[in-house]
Formats: sequence, structure tokens, C-alpha cells
Amino acid sequence: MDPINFFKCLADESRLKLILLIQHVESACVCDLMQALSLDQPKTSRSLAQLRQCGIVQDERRGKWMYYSLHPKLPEWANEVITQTATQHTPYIRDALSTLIASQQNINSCQ
Amino acid sequence: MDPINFFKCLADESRLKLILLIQHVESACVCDLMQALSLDQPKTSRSLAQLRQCGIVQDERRGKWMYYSLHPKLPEWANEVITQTATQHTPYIRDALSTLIASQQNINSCQ
DNA sequence: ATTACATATGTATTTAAACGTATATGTGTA
DNA sequence: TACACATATACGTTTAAATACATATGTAAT
Repeated sequence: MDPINFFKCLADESRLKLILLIQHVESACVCDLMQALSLDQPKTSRSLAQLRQCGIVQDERRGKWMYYSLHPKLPEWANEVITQTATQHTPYIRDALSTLIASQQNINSCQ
Repeated sequence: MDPINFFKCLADESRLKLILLIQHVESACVCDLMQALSLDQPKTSRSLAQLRQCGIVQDERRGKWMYYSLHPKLPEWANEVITQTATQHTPYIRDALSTLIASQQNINSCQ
């Protein structure tokens, strides 16, 4: 994991919020994430792709949906950076996070 | 300290190395830093200015020289991010760090 | 096989960041 | 006051990143 590339990923509002959301909920599908952050579909997908290429997240297909989670092989220092950022910036994603959790609990989510 | 801006600062090789060097030696002047990293003067100065504006470093004039150190009011989470990065990336700055330490010990430094 | 839906990618354009060069500021010294 | 040195900033140019819109892929259901 190249530190420059890693920090570039965190240096963008959409990507940083995606990371923080994903680390809070363990795993989330693209449609729920784009809704929670009010992002359009290509932007969400591209942002997640960049995080995936960098090794920050992994994806997993379940039927039509792609689920993203933090990459299990994320180096400890990177994990620590994300955790520190998450604990200090909960307000920063509060609304998005409750939207996300709500739609995950909704059985009609991603209909 | 805005996290996006903070991570933008870390997302550049010169700036990240400057931070890691400064963190290791407590305080360093611009001429020693530019030498250690083989950067030209305007680039070094600009990079440090950006770190200063973001609140990551502080500067202090001593005669003709400007000395930079980590900002004492750096939030704990940011400090932790820098520390984690530093401990995991010592090889990344090893050569520059020994050059820097050598020129700091040299009485003719910054002549 | 066709259609609908979820997600990914291509491409052209806009926007922002980095860079190089020149110049300005600020300090110590002759 | 004039000069040399250390550092900072201005400005035009290049390079890279972000964005919008269109289209492609891949899956499930009819």
C-alpha cells in the first residue's frame, strides 16, 4: 500500500465519506451508498473503483448488487489511520450514516 | 483541521516527506530540508507554506533562517495519523533523514 | 430472447494542482 | 546605504484529477 496513493484516496470528500460509511456498517451496496451520500451513479461507482484499486475496499457480488467492505488485508497502519479519522469525524457523516442504516434495514432496499 | 485538506497535504511526495522529516527531527530550517530532499527552493517553500496554512506545521524565524516544526496544536487524531505513517515508512525517508541529521550537526550548515 | 435493473467504464470537457522561472521581502553585514 | 543570503510569493504553463453524459456489461425475471 503506497502511502501517497492511500492519502490521495482520503483527500476527496466523496471517497472519504464512502470509506467512513463502509467502515461503520461493515458492508454496503452501491445503491445504498449513493443514496446516503446523494451522489450520482457513475461518480459513486468510480470512487469505489478507485478505493478498490488502491486496496482500501473489496467488492463482492450478491445477485444484481455489488457489496463493498473494507479490505481484510488492509495494513495495520492504514487501518489505524481510518479508525482515527472515523472516531474524530462522526458528525461529518452522521446524516449519511443514519440514511444508510435505515435503508439497510428496509426490506425493500435496492428493490 | 479539515480532514480533506489535511489528507491532501499528505497526498504528495514532497509534502509527506517534509512532514515525516520534521516529525523526526523536531525542527529544521528550509535550506536543510531542501537539501535533504533534493528539492528546489520555491518548491520547498511552497510545500511548507501549504502545510503551514493547513495547520500541520508552524514556522519560527531565527535570523535569516526559518525553522519549521510540527504544530503544537495539531489535533490528536492528526498527530496519530502522522505517527502511524512515520513508524511504518521509515525506509521511505531513510536517506533524506540521515542527510538532514548530518547537516544539522554540521556547524557550517546553512552558511 | 427480450427487458429491466444494478453497476462499470469510455470519452470529452472542465477544474484544480503542480511546476518553472522570475521577482519580491526580510535579515544580517560591510 | 548597499550588498549578499534565505525564504516567500507572483504568474504563466503544464499536468493531473474531477465531472457529466453516454454507453457497455452483467444478472435476474418474464
